[in-house]
Amino acid sequence: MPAVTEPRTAPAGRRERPAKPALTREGVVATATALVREEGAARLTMRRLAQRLDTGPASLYVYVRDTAELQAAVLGEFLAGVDLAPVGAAGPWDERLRRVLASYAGLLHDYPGLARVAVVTRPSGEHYLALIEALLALLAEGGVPDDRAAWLVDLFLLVATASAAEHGTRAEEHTEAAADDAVARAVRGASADRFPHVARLVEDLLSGEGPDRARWFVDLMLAGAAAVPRPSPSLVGEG
Amino acid sequence: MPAVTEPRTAPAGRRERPAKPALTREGVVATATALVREEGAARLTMRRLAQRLDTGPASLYVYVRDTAELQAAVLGEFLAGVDLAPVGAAGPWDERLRRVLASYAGLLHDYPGLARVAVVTRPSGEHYLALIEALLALLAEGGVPDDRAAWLVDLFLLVATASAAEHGTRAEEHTEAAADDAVARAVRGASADRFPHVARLVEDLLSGEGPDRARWFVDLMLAGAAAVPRPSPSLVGEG
DNA sequence: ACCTGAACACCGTTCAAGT
DNA sequence: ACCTGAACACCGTTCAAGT
Repeated sequence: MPAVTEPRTAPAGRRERPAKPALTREGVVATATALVREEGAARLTMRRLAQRLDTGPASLYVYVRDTAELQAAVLGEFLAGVDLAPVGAAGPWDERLRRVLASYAGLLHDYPGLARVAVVTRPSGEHYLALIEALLALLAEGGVPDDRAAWLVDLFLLVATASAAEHGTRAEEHTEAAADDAVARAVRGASADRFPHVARLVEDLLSGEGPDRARWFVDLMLAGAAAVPRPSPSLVGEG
Repeated sequence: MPAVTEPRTAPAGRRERPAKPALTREGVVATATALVREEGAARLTMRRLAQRLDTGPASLYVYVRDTAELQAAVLGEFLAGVDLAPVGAAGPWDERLRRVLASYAGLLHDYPGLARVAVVTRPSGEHYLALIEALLALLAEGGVPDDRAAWLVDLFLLVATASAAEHGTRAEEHTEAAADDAVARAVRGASADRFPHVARLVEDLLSGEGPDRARWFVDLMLAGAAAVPRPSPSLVGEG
């Protein structure tokens, strides 16, 4: 073991670490985003983030209100990765819409912890607005009435997010199918007397999670939105 | 302050507390369910549950694998509260279906923490099977093809669960609308140049979370499922 | 005025040791 | 064989005290 030639911290009073950069909100969020990218959302904690930034956790509270706000910011940062190119591309509008949604879903699929956050926390930042704008533009192009389009976008994102959260969690657990097995066992073992429909449809109930199902969901929502008007025009004026 | 006449624990070697009941899996789950009912799902922790049961947290691991399994069990217990009476009642099948779904949604609305658990964890136990069975029975009555019904049930529960989790979380936070304000502010402040559709649809985007929206979602899914067949019959045999 | 060390009040899970 | 005390390795957030 060679002797340590330099102490961990610089000589005495003043320290000159490798340029411990001054903290800013942007820096904090950027480091948090990197942390999630490298280690997953479950590892994004105030304490671990502080460690990366070479401070104590208390210092972070100067830049973010709490964990929820931090997660919203990271989520917003990640949405930069959604491919919005299909909006301006050639081809049928609904096919391009499916591509945008698939890009969003794929992102959350790769970061299941983030999907879990997204179920509960709205992303902050402009990328989220850009995503909504993109979906609204495509729906407008497809002639979906404005009021339905607004709610439909919500439904699209809700379904994509929740699917990713649900599936991602199962995929992470134990040996990939262990937790699912609990449901699978229950469904497969369902008494045909008491649960005849379940027993008859076992395979259909357990199939899916694949892209087939996601695509069917989108098709269904599009067809449904085209067919069903929004509830009574409401008596509320334009406020 | 009167002197304590009896020590907390009985005299010496043998203790005879108020019948500390022998632990069983059922007892643990029942106490956990009561805890959630009284204090909310966020307070369901191994340590707090152990305290209620008058033991140490380590002892619980004899009866449940981990926190996730415990939550699944509690969730399953709660599903006993879903009103399945509409299944056998009179009236149009789709109206009865809406009532069952509304009962499920209402339950999760009252326990937002539980909704958050449900997004990620499948309930264990028979009540969950009973709920699926009920929905499948109603869809069969409505003539929805089997394969679509199976996936549709998943979608129904996904949407109801995720809506409750999302809305419930926002409702819990700060002063009811604080977190929502972050989105609302972003949407309202959206530059009309860069996000024209968002700017035009502000009010529609922010409206909802009400029962109107939930009902529109259900109508949309029903109409969609009636209109869109499941993807190609698939080349896979019956395994 | 701005930042943060240290403390407060918690977590889930494991395992060696007891009965 | 069954149960559990004590420990390990963590959390988020606050606030008095420092610069």
